[in-house]
Amino acid sequence: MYAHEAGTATPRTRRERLREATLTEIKETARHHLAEHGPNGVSLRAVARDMGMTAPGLYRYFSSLDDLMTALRADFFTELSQTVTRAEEGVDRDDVDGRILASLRAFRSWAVTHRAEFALLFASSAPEHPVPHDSAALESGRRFAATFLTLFDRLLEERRFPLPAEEDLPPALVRQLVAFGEQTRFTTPNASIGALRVLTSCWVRLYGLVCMEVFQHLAFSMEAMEPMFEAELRDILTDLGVQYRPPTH
Amino acid sequence: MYAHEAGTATPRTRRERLREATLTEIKETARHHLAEHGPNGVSLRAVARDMGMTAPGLYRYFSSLDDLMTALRADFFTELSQTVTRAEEGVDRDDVDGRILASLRAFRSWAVTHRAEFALLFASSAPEHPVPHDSAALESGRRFAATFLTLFDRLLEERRFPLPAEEDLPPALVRQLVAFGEQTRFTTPNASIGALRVLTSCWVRLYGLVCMEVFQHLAFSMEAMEPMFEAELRDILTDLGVQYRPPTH
DNA sequence: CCTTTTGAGTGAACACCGTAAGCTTACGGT
DNA sequence: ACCGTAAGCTTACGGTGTTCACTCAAAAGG
Repeated sequence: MYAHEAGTATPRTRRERLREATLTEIKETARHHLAEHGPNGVSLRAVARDMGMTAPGLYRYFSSLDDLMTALRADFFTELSQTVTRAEEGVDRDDVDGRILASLRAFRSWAVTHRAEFALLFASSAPEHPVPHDSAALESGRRFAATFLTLFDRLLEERRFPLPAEEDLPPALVRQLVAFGEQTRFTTPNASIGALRVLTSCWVRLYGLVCMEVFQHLAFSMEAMEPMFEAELRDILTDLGVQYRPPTH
Repeated sequence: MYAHEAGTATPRTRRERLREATLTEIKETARHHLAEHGPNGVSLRAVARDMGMTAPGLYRYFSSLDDLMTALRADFFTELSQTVTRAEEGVDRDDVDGRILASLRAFRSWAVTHRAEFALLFASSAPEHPVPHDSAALESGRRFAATFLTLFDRLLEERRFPLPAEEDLPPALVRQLVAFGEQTRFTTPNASIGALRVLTSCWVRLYGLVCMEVFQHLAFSMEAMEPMFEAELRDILTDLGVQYRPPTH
C-alpha cells in the first residue's frame, strides 16, 4: 500500500531515505559476511559492528537474524533473475537458441561465482519445518522460475521436440504435474502435461549439475567443471531441439 | 594400527568398552538433535546435557564440534552404503536390472527419510574452504560411490548401451573424466572415457532429482515426489539399457 | 516557533554457544 | 599397593540472538 502511494521511486522524506540507505547497507555487509564466512558466519553483532552500530539497533530493520536471511534470499533471487534476463537480452530477439544458451550459462556462472548465495537459495531449507507457503522469498523464487518458463514456452510454440502424450504418463505423475502447473502459474496454452514433464525433467538435470558443481561433490577430481557443464548442456538442449553452440567467451 | 591388533571385534578392556559406548551415545544423541533441529541445532552443550554430562567432557571424544559433525558424516555415508547394499542383496544375484532398481530406490528412500542426514552429506560444504583432500568423510564417500560403481561396471560388462567414443568428446572433458576415473579409483577395464561420461551424466540426474526432493524445491506443488522420481528413474535406466519395473512396495 | 510524537540507536541483561585450562577422581597395569 | 593415565567437572573467556528500558534527534502539528 505504501508502494501504491509512492510508486517505486525513492521515498521523498529524509527519514525514509536514510532508512532505505541503512537497510541496504545492512544487507550488503551481511552479504559480505556470507560470502566470506559461509551461511553460519553471518551474525547480527558482527554486521552491526562492521557498520559502527550495535546489534539491537538492527532490530529496527529486521525482526530477527532469520528475517535478514530471508530478505537476502529474496534479493538474491531477483538478482539472479536479472542476471539471467540481462544475459538473454544481449542476444537477438529472434535467436531463441542463443537466448536459451545465454540464459542457462548465466544461471550457472552466477551460481559458481556466488556459491554462498546460491547455497542460501537452493540448499538451506531447514529440513524440519516444511517450507512456508506464503513467504516473499517463495514469491521471488516464482519470478525467477518465470524467467525460464517464458523461454521454454517459446520452444513449445515452435514445436521443437516431441511431447509425451498425457495418456502415456502414470496418473499419479499427471496429478503431480497438474499441481505443478497451477502452482507455478505456468498455464499457457502450450503448457500441456507432456510439456511440463519435459520441463521438470530438464530443470532437474540442470539443477543437479549446478548443485554438484557448487557443492563441490565431484570436485576432488573435477576442478574446472565447465567442460562437463557444457557437455551436459549440449545433451539437454539436444533433447529440446535446440542447436548447441560452444561458448564464445 | 589399533584396528590391526584388535581386529574389528569389540575392544576387551573395560575402559575401552565404556569409551566406545559413550562415543556412540554421543553420536546418537547428536543425530537426534540433527534430525529434530537441523544441522545448526546440534550443539555440544545440548548433547552433553542430554547425556547427563558437561560439554568440555565431550572433548575427550571429539576435538571440536566440527570434528563431531565430520564423524557423523562418515557414519552416515557408511550407513547409506549399507542400506543400498542390503537392498541390492535382497535381489537375485543375476538380476542385474533388479539390483540396480533396488539400489537406486534405496538411495532415494534413505535420503527422503533422513533429510537432515542427507543434507549434511550432500549439501553442507562450506563454500569458503575448498574441501579437504584427505578427510575420513571423503574416504567413506568414496566407498559409497564404489557401491554404485560396481553395479555400473556390470552394465558395462554386458554392453547394455552404446558408449560415446573418446574422439567425439571435447579434449577438456576427456581430461576431466580421466582425473575423475583416477580419483574415484574406478579403473576397471570397462571404465573407458565414454563410460565415465555416461556414468557422471546419470549420477548428476539422480543426484539432482533427490536433492530437489529433499530440499523441497518443487515441493510447493509436488508433495509426494515419488511418481516423478519413478518417471525420471525410468528415463535414466532406459538410456542405460536397463529394463524398468514399477516398484512393488 | 514551540510542543509533541515518532523512531533510530544505545546499554545492560539473559540465556545460550564453542572452547581452553586446571583440577579431581577412578580405573588399569605393574 | 602404587602410580600413570584418562574421564569428567568447574571455571572462565569471548562470542552469539534477543529483549527491555532508555536517550536523543528528527519530523509533525499547533
